Amino acid sequence: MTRVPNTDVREPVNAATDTCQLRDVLDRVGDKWSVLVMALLADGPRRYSELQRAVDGISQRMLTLTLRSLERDGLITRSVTPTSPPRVDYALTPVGETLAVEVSSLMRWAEQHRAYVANARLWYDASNS
Amino acid sequence: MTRVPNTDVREPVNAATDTCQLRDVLDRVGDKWSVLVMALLADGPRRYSELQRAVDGISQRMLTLTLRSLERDGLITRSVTPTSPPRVDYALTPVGETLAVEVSSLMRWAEQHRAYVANARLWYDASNS
DNA sequence: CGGGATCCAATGAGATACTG
DNA sequence: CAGTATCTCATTGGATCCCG
Repeated sequence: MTRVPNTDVREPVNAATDTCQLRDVLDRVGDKWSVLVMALLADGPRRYSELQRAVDGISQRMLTLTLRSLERDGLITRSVTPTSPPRVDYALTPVGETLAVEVSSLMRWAEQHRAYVANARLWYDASNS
Repeated sequence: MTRVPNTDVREPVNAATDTCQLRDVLDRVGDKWSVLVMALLADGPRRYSELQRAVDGISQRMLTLTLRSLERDGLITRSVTPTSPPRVDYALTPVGETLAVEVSSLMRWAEQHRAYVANARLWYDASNS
């Protein structure tokens, strides 16, 4: 992803600068599981096993990777209670909550335009039979 | 993606219903190229070659696939001017513009919290040296 | 110019088994 | 319970060549 100074006259929406800044967030939001986990945590802290049951369909591997990644980005916290058996709780950080707000905004868009998109697809597929 | 009625007592944020409705949008937004293309088109119609130069880094294959997919979902239009050489313009549909608004909202979030995330990563990586 | 078709490498992600 | 490790397969995506 080497980026070169934009020398185009009609600056193309400064793809060069915006792209790099966006990539991190988009990879986060675009990740199939990250947003689902964040949506769950938006309602309050959850344990590892709670998340695994709630997300339903996620593998242990992916849940762990997703949580690690979110934690690394400072979007969630991981708190261990060293009882036996151990207990681990995950929760959104303040910044994580602000992203969750954006995500829920996207969710509303999805609900409102779901039918439109579904219809557009039927139309398109029919046209290119 | 088989989904089963949720029988859990403490309904887990209805992952079952929300998930399916979300998936389409998230796959769209999460797609590395779709959002970049939409961001460019938010400033007005663009030709195929303009997009390819502007996005910079995208291959012909992916640009074509991205455009087809966006068109299929009714988010952009494709208009051919049968001159020689041919000219093809892409533009956002009204619904596409509403999604572009959401995306630009995400872009603002990215700008505002970019430093935070970068810092969090350095921190995390340092802790787990 | 605006693609379509094909081949191939990299990544993503599920299944399974094992551990403190 | 809350993971880690490995193996494997499916998908993504770049490179290349070709066409109307």
